[in-house]
Amino acid sequence: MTVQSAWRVLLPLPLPPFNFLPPHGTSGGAPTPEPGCRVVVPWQSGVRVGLLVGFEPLRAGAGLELREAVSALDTRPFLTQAALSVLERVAAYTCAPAGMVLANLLPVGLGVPLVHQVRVLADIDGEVSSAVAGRPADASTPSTWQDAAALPLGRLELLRRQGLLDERAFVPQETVRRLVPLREGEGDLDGAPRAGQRRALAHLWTLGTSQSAAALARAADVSEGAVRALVKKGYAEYREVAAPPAPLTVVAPSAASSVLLTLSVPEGPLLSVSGGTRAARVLHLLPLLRKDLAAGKSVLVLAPEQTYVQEAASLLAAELPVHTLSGTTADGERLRLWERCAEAEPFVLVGSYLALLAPLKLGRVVVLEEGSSAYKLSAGCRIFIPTAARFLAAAVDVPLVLADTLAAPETLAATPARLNLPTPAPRAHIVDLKAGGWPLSADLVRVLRQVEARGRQAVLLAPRRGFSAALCCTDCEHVIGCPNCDLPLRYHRERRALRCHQCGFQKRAPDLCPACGSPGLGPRRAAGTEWIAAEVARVVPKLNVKRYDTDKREDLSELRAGEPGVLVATTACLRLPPLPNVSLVGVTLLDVFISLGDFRAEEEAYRLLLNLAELAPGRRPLTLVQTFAPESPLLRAYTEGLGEAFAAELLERRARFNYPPFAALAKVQLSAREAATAKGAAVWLAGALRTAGATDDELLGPSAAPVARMRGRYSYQLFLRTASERLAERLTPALSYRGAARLRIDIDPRDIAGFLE
DNA sequence: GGGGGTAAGTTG
DNA sequence: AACTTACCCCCT
Repeated sequence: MTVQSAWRVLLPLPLPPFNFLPPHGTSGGAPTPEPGCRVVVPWQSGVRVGLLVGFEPLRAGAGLELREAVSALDTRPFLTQAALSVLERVAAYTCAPAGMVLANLLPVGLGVPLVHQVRVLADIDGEVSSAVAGRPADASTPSTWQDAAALPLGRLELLRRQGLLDERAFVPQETVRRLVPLREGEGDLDGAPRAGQRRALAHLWTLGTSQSAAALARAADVSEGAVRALVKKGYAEYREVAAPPAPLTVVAPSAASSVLLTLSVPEGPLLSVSGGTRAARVLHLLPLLRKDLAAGKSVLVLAPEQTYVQEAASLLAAELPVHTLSGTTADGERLRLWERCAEAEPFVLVGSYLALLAPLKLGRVVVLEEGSSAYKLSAGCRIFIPTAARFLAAAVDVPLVLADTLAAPETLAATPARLNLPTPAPRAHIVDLKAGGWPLSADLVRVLRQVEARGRQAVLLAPRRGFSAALCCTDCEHVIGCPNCDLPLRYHRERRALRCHQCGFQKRAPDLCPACGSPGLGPRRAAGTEWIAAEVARVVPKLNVKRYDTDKREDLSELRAGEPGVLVATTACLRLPPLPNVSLVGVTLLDVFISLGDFRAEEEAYRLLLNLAELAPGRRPLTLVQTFAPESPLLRAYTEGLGEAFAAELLERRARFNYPPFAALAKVQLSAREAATAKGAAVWLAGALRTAGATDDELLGPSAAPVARMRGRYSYQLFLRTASERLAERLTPALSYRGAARLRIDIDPRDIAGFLE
């Protein structure tokens, strides 16, 4: 009896890998695919594409309950061994099912359209066969291949279970309709009047195919009628031909940069690049990347957002072969790019997190803007991409580069080689809002008037979109809240609307207070872009005021052309190309960016201030920051240009408070429609965690989530903070929780609201 | 008895 | 995640 192995197959679903028997044709025909290949497996009443991640030996006679895989889609692995190990490590690290990690991180190849065909094998039950094939049963030959969808409902499952079904699946070749030549010109193309037809036919023969009659007419410089005549006379015809591979987008190199590359770059398995500008940090990597490519190795460069992907790609494209992969890359191009990775010519792949598993022959991994919270996946496995990049670099044993204006304490703790680029001290002015003057302080109004008088530009950062944080009754102080969330509805005056920025609920702003019927409803608390734009228009009426946020992305071409004006925006403006004439950057309320209660909030606010300056590169604009807490260390570090000292201080503080990377942190959230259900589950789980060994030092909570109810669900949360190597053990009871509440685990959470004392 | 909704269980 | 089954409410 032969001992065979089952295929361990991962599907892009929140599930662990499943075992399948190899397809029954395999023993004689197709070779066993390697791990990393895509395979087609039966799934529910159809088939799905999954990833072969390994094999599981089966004892003789075992595995009879397993189903057979249908086929392998690849002959060469679609993912590298390193990528497979990253999947595995991320799954273990985030406590997420591996299939979820696959769904989050593999942006191509598993959703391909499949043709699924079946035929009924020579069988014992004539009725079944005839019902399927639509002809009398033949005991010796299988029925012909037909689309699985043609089977009556439920029949496929039945036949599968009886082992009477042959299945195959393949990716249909994409075709396009093209004009092709059929034969050489003959007598009926002679003569002057038919010169155009002759020319068109000759041209078509040299081209091979043409997209359309119009395209050929244009190319051969003849009338469309001439081409149509060729088709009519049988010299050419339209035919379905294999579609050409999607062309790869060419990255336009950016114009020569003024950045001076003065510092030499240290080498090491881990390199931290800090200070300078975004462009300077990228350009300083050129010598390293050049060397990698010369050695025949490709480089993966990750950026947290689409615009930074484009920016970095353009900077590098001036000297190196570069491709990009991000959310905007079309499916066809992603697939083509994936194939390209394995080809001989090394290149630099600049991409968002979607590029993480690209099957490059890697020589180095670079993470730009390593501290960006955009790297934290907000759903699914919630991995922080720089962490996954660290796993990748370790798996292929290549150097890792982490760059940001302020190095992350996590990076510094790992004692990297360092490249700290000079950052000119900013011209900064801090305004203490405790003295009044909000939303626009007297100082801000004064400098805005200077901007107006000198015909310059200003950028004002607002803490949110809309008019105000809430609509409030002046008589009874009632704040109109969201029916689904414990949050005030944001007031949008322009649209006379109240909106929840969390769940999307929206209604018309009422005229009277819903609580007391008073007509005294008014905007309250922090101003949004709408309010600030209105104030700015009032105090500097001659300036062109533009708004830029999710609600209103105004056309900025006048500002881009250098015309005087003010841009009032949310942090969405950080993704804009720089404006040419900015002399003032104003932060109308820094506090909302710090007081989120996260232990990383200060460093993120520091990065925000430095990133704002990138809207006016090389100009050293005045940065005016309005705040209720002007004495904060981050503002001192910022105004005095002490980034390095600040980074060291942050690291020291992490050590003192036993925070990451000196301890591992996990948030366990329990939510339910009923508050009591969520609370009960959280209390029970806290008990279970303590019983399993969690000490009072390690376990914090349970407590209600900072926003107790969201989207109609109440949440309670627990935090575990413990030595990294002990976290998995401490979390064990949470992993086996089966109860009425929904449980979510977030490893290394970045929104731990109000936690650090 | 069944439409319409939600909750719970299963998928190999 | 996608899908099936179980269950409840309400209505004819």
